[in-house]
Amino acid sequence: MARGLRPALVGRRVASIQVRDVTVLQGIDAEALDRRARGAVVLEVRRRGKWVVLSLDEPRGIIVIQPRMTGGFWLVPPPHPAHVRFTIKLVDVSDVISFQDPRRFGRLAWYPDDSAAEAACARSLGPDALEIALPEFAKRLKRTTRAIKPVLMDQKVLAGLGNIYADEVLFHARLHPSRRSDRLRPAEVAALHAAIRPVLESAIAAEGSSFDEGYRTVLGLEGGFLAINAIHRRGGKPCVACGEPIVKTRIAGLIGRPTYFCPRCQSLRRGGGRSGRESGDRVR
DNA sequence: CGGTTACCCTGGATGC
DNA sequence: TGCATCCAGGGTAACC
Repeated sequence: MARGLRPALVGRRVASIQVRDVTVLQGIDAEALDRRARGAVVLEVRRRGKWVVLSLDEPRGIIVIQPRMTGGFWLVPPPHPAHVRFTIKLVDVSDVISFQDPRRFGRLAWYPDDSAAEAACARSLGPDALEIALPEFAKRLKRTTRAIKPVLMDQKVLAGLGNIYADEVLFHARLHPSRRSDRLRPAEVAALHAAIRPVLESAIAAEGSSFDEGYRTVLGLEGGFLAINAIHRRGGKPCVACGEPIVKTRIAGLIGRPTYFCPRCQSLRRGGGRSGRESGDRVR
């Protein structure tokens, strides 16, 4: 999302931000946001975990957007798509950047400067999933007795993995999602850590995960990851490693969120999960 | 305090 | 056809 926005936003001057649904705003009202942003140059578009961070030139502040489940940006000329919560208009650019969010879970917050934004992010987010080193990762998994899947999805533990990519990472590490986080053996923790980067990089290369009418890229294209992934949303289909039917379930600590795993490769029993593949297989 | 659950929302698919 | 139910990318707050 940040990559898609970057060429459209960086170096441009904001003409206005129009908020159509004030429930998207957190800690600032629509008038104040527009007043702050109007005339500001966008210096940088970055991400912090799954959040998008826009920095405006001094002293206009920092905008942090949480897309959550169904939020996304559209770089399109009018007319706007449905469910637009706010729009960003740029000076000398006819296209409008729209933030669309059917379920209205998404949020936009504003902070006066980098340190305030960083402090706010740090309150909710741990180290980035693509940056955390193995020792720190291991230390954080040791701190809790929860099941490993909700731990991987806990943005305070590490930032960047959601329901889809947690399932993929666990599959590639051959770990059952209900294994207790603090009881993973060092080799298992290392396998989990090693799986994160290839899963996320292949997902990014595929432009993310689209299904139904949900997520699209900034240009309105479907992300292709769910056509090439291994486990998530593949219930009943044969495991790519061993052929066993993939199980869809819901696990403790994640009420309401579906979990997919291979009961043979990701066995709860000690010593399970040896058939079919060697560790070090490529992500696919 | 740590872990679990309820809740926030809506459109589309499915079932009766 | 119409109504009810289920489902989904995430995060927070309240509860036990």
